[in-house]
Amino acid sequence: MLALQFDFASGGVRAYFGYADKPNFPARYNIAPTQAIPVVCRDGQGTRRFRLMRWGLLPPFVKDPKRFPTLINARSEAVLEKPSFRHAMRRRRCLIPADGFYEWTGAKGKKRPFHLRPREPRLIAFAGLYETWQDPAGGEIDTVTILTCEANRTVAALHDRMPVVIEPEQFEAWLDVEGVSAEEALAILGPAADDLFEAVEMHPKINDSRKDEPGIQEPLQLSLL
DNA sequence: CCAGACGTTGTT
DNA sequence: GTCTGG
DNA sequence: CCAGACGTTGTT
DNA sequence: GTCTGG
Repeated sequence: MLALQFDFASGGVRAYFGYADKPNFPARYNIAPTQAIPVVCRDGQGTRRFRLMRWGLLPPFVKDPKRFPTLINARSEAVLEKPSFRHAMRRRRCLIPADGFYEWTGAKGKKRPFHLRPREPRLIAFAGLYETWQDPAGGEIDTVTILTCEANRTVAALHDRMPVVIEPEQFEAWLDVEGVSAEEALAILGPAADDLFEAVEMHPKINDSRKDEPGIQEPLQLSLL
């Protein structure tokens, strides 16, 4: 799940990611896999663009998406070998704007959600791969997945994996599939600094993806008052 | 050769 | 246990 | 990712 | 489309 409360048309966000568009994407508090998420990628001219893509990559060779898993994550260590990701790693790298991510502990039915958010408020960019999938009728769907890596110290308390964060100095190298090989791009990927994120336990109401409204993203402590 | 897979996370 | 919907 | 369903026949 | 297993 993701929460995104940015104004993607505002100058600050556009300047950080370097896209020319002024998109109108509403504040979201609980984005689930298979839903549309904002993505920053390069177009044919090399210009950075804001795009909405289905979260859950479909490789071009898939015939029936119903009989294919929802690929919301890709292990960065393995992307060069996996048929589902290899082409995208060479030709379709992208950034996913975020303000953090969720991890869970606990058993099914009583999951305790934690929001991992920047210790100091700032924008985050996750490393992503995308593919354009063609349905049998000829329609095109842009689909995207988020790369993961070994957890850093902070995240390891909850899980052994975390999304790959790309810092602005590496945006161009990550996005430049013409000038930077997949092997070189792979070398950029790794766990974020241990002090980038802090874990804040959330109210379990965030677990219900049918709810997407202000207040759903509420720290557990506040809700007990 | 053809048929079938092609993936991750978390949990045990 | 496994699949689907969000 | 988590939560919730997991089914058919026949009738409206 | 490409790779793996049989």
